[in-house]
Amino acid sequence: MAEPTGRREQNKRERRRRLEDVALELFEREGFDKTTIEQIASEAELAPRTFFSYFATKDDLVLADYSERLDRILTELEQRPEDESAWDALRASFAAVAADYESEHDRIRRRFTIMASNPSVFARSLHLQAGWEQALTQRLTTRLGTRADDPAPRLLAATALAVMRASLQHWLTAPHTPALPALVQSGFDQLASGLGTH
Amino acid sequence: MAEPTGRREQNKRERRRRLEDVALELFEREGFDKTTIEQIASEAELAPRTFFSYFATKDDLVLADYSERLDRILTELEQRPEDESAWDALRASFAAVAADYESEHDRIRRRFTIMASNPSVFARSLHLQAGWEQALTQRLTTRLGTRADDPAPRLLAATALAVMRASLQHWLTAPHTPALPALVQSGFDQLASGLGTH
DNA sequence: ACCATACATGCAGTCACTGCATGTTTGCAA
DNA sequence: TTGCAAACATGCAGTGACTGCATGTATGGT
Repeated sequence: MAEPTGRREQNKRERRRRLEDVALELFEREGFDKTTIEQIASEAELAPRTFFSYFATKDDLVLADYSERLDRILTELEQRPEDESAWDALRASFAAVAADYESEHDRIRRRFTIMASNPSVFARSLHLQAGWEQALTQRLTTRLGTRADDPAPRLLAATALAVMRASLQHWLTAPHTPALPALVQSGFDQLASGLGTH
Repeated sequence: MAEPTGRREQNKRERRRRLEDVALELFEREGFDKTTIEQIASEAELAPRTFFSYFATKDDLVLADYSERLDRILTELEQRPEDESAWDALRASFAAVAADYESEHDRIRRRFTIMASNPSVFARSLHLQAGWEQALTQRLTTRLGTRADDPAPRLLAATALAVMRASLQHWLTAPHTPALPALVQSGFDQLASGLGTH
C-alpha cells in the first residue's frame, strides 16, 4: 500500500519530469522535428532506449499533462450538485479548466505553437481529446441515469468539448479576444439558449 | 485548360485508385500494421518510392475521400438560401452528408474498424476534421458577415461537427440505433431548442 | 546478508518517410 | 514525324521513431 516515498517512485517521477522539461526546451530551441529522441535522452542523462519506458511516442512529450487535465474535468464534474442540469454542470466544470488555461497562458501558447507547426502532434492532441469525450460520455450516462443506447450523453460531451476547443482556438488566434473563461461561458450560454437566431 | 482526357491525368487517377483499392483490401485481410508500403506498392504494380507521390502517409490511404467529403458539405452549404439561419443551413447540409454515410454504410463501417484499432489513423481522421472546421468557420464568417474576431462562426462550425461526429460514433457503436440522418437531425434539434432541460 | 522483482540499458532489427539523381513517358510545337 | 522540355516513375542511400529480446544492476522486503 505504500505509494509515495519509495525511492523507486521518486526516481521515476523525477526522470519523467526531466525528460519533459528537457524536451520542451529543445523543441522550442531547435524545433520539434529537428530534435531527436537521442538528443532528449542524452540531455536528460538517460539511455535512448529508456525514453520509451516513460513515453510511448515523441508526440506524447508535448501532451504529458492531458491525463491530469481530464482528471480535473471529471473531479469538477463530480462536485456539482445532483439536481443541477447536465449542461450547467458541464459549464461549471469547463469554467474551472478554462481558468487553469488562462493562468497557464504561456505554457499553453507554447504548446499550441508546437502543435500548429506539427500535424502529428496536433492529431495526437485531438485523439486524446476524443478519449476525454469517451470518459465524459460514460460519466454523463450514469449521471443522467439513461440507458446505454441514449445518444444524449455523447452529444452533451461532444458539444461541451467543442465549445471548449473552439474557444481555445479563438483565444489563441484571434486579435483582441476576451479572457478564456468569458469566451467559454458565453459559448455555453449561446448553446443553452438555442441556436435558431442568427 | 484541357483537364480530363490527357493520358497523364488518366493514369494518375487510375494509379491512385488502384493503390487505394489494393491497400484497403490488404488492411482488412492482414491488418493495418502488418501491411507494409512495399506490399501495397507491389500489389498495385508500382515502385514503393512511387507510393509517396500519391499519398503523403500510409494513414491517408484510409481517409482518401475526406477532401471530397468537405467539398460536399461546402457545396450543400452554398446552396442554402441566404435568409436561412446559419444553424438551419448547417443542419440541412449535414443531413445530406449523413444520407451519404447511411448509403455507404459498409464502407464507413469498414473504415471505422480500421480507425478503432489504429490510433494514428484515428488521430489523422480527427486532424482532417479540424481542417473541415477551419473551412466551415471561414465560410460562415462570410455568410454571417461578422468581423474576423467574432467567435460565433467557429462555435457554430465546431458544434455542428460535434453533432455529426457524436451521431456517427453512436450510430456505429450503440445497439438498436435509428438511421444516421435521424440521429443527426435530432442532435441539431436539441441544440436549436437549448440545452437547459436535462 | 539474500533474494526476487522492477527497471535501465544495449543490440539488432523493421519500417515509414525523405532527398537526390536518373531514365522514361507525355504533351506540344515545329 | 521529329524533337524538345516538363512531368513523372523509379532506384539508391539514407534518417529516425519505435520494438523485442537479453542482460546486468538497483531496490525493497525478509
